[in-house]
Amino acid sequence: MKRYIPKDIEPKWQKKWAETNLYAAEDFSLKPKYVMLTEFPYPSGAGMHVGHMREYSLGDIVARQKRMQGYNVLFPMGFDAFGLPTENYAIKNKISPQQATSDAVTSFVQQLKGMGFSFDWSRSFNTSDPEYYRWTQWLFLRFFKSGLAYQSEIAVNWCPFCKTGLANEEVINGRHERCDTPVEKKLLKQWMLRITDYADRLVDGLSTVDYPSRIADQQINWIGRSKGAEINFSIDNQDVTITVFTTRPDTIFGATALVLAPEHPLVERLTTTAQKERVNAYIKATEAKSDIERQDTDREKTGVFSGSYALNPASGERIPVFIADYVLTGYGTGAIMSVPAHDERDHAFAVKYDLKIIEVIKPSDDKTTAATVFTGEGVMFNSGKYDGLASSEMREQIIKDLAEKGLAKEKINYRLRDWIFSRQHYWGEPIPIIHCPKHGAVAVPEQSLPVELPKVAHFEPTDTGESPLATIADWVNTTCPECGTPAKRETDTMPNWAGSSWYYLRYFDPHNANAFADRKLLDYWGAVDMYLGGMEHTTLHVLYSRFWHEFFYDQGLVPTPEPYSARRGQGIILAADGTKMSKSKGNIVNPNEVIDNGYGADALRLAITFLAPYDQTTPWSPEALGGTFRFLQRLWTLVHDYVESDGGDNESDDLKTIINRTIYKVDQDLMAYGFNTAIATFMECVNDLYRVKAKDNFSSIEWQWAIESVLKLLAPFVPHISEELWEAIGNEGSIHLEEWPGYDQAWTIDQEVTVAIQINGKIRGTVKVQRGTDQAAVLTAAKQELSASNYLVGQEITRVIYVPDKLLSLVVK
RNA sequence: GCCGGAAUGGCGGAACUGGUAUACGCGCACGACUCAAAAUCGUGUUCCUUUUGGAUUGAGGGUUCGAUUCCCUCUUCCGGCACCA
Repeated sequence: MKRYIPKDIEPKWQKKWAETNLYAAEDFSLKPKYVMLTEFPYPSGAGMHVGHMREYSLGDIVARQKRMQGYNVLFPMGFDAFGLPTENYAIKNKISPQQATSDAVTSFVQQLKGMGFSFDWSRSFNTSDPEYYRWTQWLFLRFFKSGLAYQSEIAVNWCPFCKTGLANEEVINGRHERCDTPVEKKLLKQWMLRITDYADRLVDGLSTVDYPSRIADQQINWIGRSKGAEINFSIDNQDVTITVFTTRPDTIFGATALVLAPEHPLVERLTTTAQKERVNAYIKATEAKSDIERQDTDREKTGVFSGSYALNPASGERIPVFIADYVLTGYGTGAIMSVPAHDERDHAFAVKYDLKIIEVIKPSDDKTTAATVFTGEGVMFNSGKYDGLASSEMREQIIKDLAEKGLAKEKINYRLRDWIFSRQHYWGEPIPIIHCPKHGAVAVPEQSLPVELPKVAHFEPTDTGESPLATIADWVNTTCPECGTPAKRETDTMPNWAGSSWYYLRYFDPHNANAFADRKLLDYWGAVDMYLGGMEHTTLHVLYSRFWHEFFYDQGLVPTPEPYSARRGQGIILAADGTKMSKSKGNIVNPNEVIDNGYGADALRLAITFLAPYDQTTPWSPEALGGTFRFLQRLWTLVHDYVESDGGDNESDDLKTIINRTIYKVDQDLMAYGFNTAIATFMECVNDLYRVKAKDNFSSIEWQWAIESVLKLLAPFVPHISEELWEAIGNEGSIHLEEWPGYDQAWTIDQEVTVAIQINGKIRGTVKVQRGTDQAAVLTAAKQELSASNYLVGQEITRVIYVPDKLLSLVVK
C-alpha cells in the first residue's frame, strides 16, 4: 500500500486545479449566486502565519460546500497594498514601496496556493495598481461633488512616530493602533468625509443584515446616538446666549451652574476683567496637558469661574458660568448645564468648587441614601409645576414647554465624528484635487484619472505635516482644470482604509477600464452573502465600507443598501504561550514550515479548524497537528484497504446508519458554522467504519457508497487528500464538482433506544427498548431492571414522568 | 463606570427547544509488534473511595421530578467604549 505523503499529492492537485480553472466564478450564471468574501490581507514582508490562514480556511470550506450544493460561488482574493505597513517595510529595507508590494504579493500568493484555497485567481488585484486606484479616486470625487468630502482646519490626532494624522477610529486609548505611540494634537488642514451624515443609516441598517450582536452592538456603541435637547441659557446683564446639550432636561431645576469647555468660542467674552488672569492661566495649563492625561476619568476635576452668571430658564435662578476641561469641545455644543445632584461628574465638580446642590428627582420607591448621587429615573420635586410627575414622562414635555418660549429644541447627538481622510504619507492614493487661487479646490476631471503617484527616490514621511509629495515641484505644479492658470495639486494621500472601502465591488468586474464595475454585473452579484473577517475591523473597515456603500446606493451606483448581507468575525489564534503571534517575539507559526515538515496543507487546515469554535480566540497547539495528521492517515489506510480488498456481499444496517448520521450531522454543523464539531463527527465516523469493518464483510457497492459519501463531505475541509482518494477508488473528474450528499432521515434514527431511569432526580439505571414503547411498558422494564437493587424496595411511587425514548423519572417516598 | 462575551477533566474543547455531563482530539498509563527506539495498533483515563457508594460544569441561592442550559446575587477573565453630559 502507498503511504500517505502530502508532499506527493498536494502540489499535483493544486497545479491541476489551476490548469482546469476549476474555481472560476461565472458571470450571469443561471445557478443561484453566492459571494463568499474573506478580508484581503495587506502584503508585507513578514508573510502570513497560521492565524491568517484560519479566516481563509473557514471561507474556503463554506465556498467549496456551496459550490457542491449547486451555487455559482464567487470566492475572490486580492491585496490591500497601500498603507503604512508596506511603506515602513520599504523604508526599512531600502527598496521602493512598489517593489516591496510586488515581492510581498508574490510570496503571499505562493503561501495561499500552497494551502489549496479555491480562490478565483483570475479576479485578483492589488489596490496600489493605478488601474484600481483610478476608481478609488473616481469614487472619492463623488463624495467631493456631493459635498461629503470637505476640507477643514482642525486639531487632528498626530502620530509623531508614523508622522501622519489619524482618524478617531485609529486611536486606541490615546495611542496609534498600529505602533502604540501616544498621539498628539496638531492643527492641520485636512480632508474630511462626512460620515456623521450617515450615522442614523449606519445604526438603522444593522437591523436589515445578519451580523452577530457583538459586532452590531460595538458599531452602535461607537456611533453613540443619544437623544436629548439643546437648551438656551441667557447670560445675566449681557446679550449672549449659551446653548447646552443634555439628555436629561427633566433635571433642569437642579442645574446650578453652566460649564464650558476651555476651547468654547464664548469663553473670552464671558470672562470678566477680574477673572481674566485666572482664566488665562487655566486655559494655558489645559493646553499643556496631553490627550491621555485629559482623558483620564479618575483625574480630579479642575475648573475656573468666568465671573459671569447665567439664568436658569426653568427656575429663573442666577447660576455661575465655569470653564472646565472635563467638558469636551467636540461633543454636543461644548457646554453643559451642571446638575450636581444627579450627575456624578457634576457632583464631584460642585463639591470641589462649593456649588449649590439641589435635588429634583427622587426614586419612586423612596429608599435613596443621601450619600449617593441619584442618576436614575424617578419622581420630580423642587420642580415647580412638574412636582410629583415621573421624570421619564416629563422629559419631552419640558422640552416642549421651553420650545414654546424659543428656549429649547430636540436634538440628537452622536459620539461618531467625521472621518479624517488625509494622510501625510507617500504610499497612498493621491487625493485627486487641484488647488486654484481663483476657484479653490477643484476636482481633477474624470478623463485625467488616475492621478498617478509619481515614482520618487525619497518617500520618507516628514515632520512638517506635509506629505513627501509636496517636495516634488514638477508634480505639484499644474494648471487649474477650470481656468488654466497655474495651480497646485493636493499633496496629501488617502488613508489605507480607502481602497478597502469598496474592493468587494471590484471583484464583480475586476478588469473593467470604463467603470469601477459594470452595472449589470453589480446587479447580478448584488450584496456579499457572507463576509468573514477580524473583530478588530468592526469600527474601522466594516463601518467605513458600510458608509461608502450606503452613499453609493444613494448615488444610484449600487443596487443594494448594504454591502454585506451577513458578517462573521473569526477569533485570533494566539501563540502556544497565550500571547499574540508577532515577528518581534519570534513566536510565529509559519504554514510553509508546517507543510514542509511533512504534515501537509490538509492536516494544517484541519488543525486550524478543529482547534476551537471559529469565533473564539484560542492558543495554537502544535500537538493538534499530530492528531489531524493521524486522522488523515487512518482515512487513507481505510480507503486503500477497501481498494485492495475483494469485497463480500453482506448488507449492513450499521453502515447505512453511520453514513446517514454523519451526513446529517455535518450538514447541521456547517449551517451553524460548527466547523470544529463537524471535524469531530468525521473522526467518529472513521472510528466507526474501522469498528464495523472488522465485524462484517460488506458488499463492494455499499462500501463504495459509504466511502464516496464521506470523501464528498470531507472535500471542503481537506481538498487534496479527498481528490486523491476519489481517484483511487476509481472515479474520474474532480470531487469538487460533485454534488453535496443527501441523507435518508430514517437511517439517522436508532430503532432500539436506551432509556435512562431516574429516581428522585438521580440516574439509577438504563433499559433498552424499541423506539416508541409506551410509558407502562417502560415502567415495567424499569422495575425489573432495578429489582436487583433496593431503590424501589418498600417505596411508593408518587409520580412518573416519561420523556419518550429518552428518560423515565420516578418520584418515590 | 457602560456595552458585549466567557468560566466544564492534566490541556483544547462537546452537550439539540431543561432530559444518561465530560463527545472528538491532545497528553498520560499499560499492553502488542521490535534486539531496542520511533511509527503503528489495542486497552484504560473527571475526582474521591474503591466493597457498596459519594461528589462534580467559577461561587452562593432559587424554580423544577430533573439545571452546564432558565431566574437572582456575586467572583474572575477576555473584547470594545469611556469625563460623550
